[in-house]
Amino acid sequence: MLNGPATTGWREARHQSARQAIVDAAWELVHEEGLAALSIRDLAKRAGITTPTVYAYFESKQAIYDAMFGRAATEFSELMTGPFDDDDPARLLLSSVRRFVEFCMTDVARYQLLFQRTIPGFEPSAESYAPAVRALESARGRLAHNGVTEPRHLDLWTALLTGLVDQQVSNDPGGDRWTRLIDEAVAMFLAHCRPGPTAPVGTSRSPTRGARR
Amino acid sequence: MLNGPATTGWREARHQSARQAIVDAAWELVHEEGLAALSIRDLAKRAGITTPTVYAYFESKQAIYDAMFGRAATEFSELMTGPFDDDDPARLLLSSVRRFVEFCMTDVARYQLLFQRTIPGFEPSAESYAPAVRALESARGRLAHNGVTEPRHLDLWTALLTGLVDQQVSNDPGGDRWTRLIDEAVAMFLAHCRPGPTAPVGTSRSPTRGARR
DNA sequence: GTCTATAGCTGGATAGAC
DNA sequence: GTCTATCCAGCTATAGAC
Repeated sequence: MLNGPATTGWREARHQSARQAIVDAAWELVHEEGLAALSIRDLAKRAGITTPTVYAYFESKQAIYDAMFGRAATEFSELMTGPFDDDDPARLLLSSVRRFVEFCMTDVARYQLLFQRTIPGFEPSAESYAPAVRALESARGRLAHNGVTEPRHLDLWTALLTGLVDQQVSNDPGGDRWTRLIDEAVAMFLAHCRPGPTAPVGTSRSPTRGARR
Repeated sequence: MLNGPATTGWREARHQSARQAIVDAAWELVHEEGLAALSIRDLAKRAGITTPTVYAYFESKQAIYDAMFGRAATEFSELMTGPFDDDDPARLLLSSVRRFVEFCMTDVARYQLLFQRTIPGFEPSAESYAPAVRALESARGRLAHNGVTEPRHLDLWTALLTGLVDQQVSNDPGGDRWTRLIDEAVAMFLAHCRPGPTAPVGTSRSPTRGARR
């Protein structure tokens, strides 16, 4: 704790605080106007400063998106790695899914920024992305506690969950036409992936193409 | 065939032909630059005309997107309602999924326009949207031939498929990390939704909340 | 219908005084 | 760090001659 970036002087603290205030304003605007509609002018106005001042804290618009991504990823990670007051692995898994879906549905813009690639040239930096990886690791752990350890089943898992969320936000925003299928979807998944019946015999291996990694 | 909009005079035919040429150019550009990057200037240049001429054929930029959507939806409908040379319902269903995924993966921009809502203020007109409904109906029929008739299972089906495609295009473009899970996903789905075992006993009904529609 | 020319606006980003 | 003032680029859409 003695060296490293921890020794934040007063100025550095002020600086970070001002940055946070700008990111606050950015999220406000995005919630009102949509993720793609963010402009530096509007952002400055909302934050009570002027355009050049924004550039005193952020190198470019992309840097602002990156800071927004970082906050969203941190929120996501803290939510998904936080404690679950349940001992049964299956129920715990279900709780985690409900948290995930709730997280996505309560803030669609945040969902779009985190999980869809909708901003033209934007790619999150490694630092901003790191928390999201931690959240995925926690999901892997919860699946393992349910006897699901195959890597491809983790992929099937993410596809199933994002598919439910995606259909919900795209085709029934504010409703529950897909979210109410959560329990059934998880049951279907576990019934298929749990160890008991091992891999179904390869009925349709892709022809041609030699070894691939 | 005598009345209605069918009696296309020579001029009307020319007009439609010119419109198609503009939509051609629009798709070319979108494939190169991305869906959101389409601009009327570039479009005119690509089509070998000038900006005002574009407006002689389309009322606005949104109208161009709508025409693009209409073509995409028609392609989608014709592909999915076309003949499948297979008698076994399960294999036919699998073929349809492969067609669907292939359709999405071979043209990501088309997929985004059709299935994601990524253009700011754009909503397809009813006419442009109609073919997509037909395609969904055909999917319902194929599921019914596999004994899957519950409406909520159709929703689960669309969630599963779009989830696979979405993860594939978002996290492994050009690869097959999720598309290779298609067979397994369909097997999982059918095992769960086929009539045999009726609805699993409600293990986790949501507490509180009285009757809801 | 097609052009030249341009209106009218909004965007990201910067110069330079303080 | 914060401001005023502005540059410059891009956009959609239109006016008006031909």
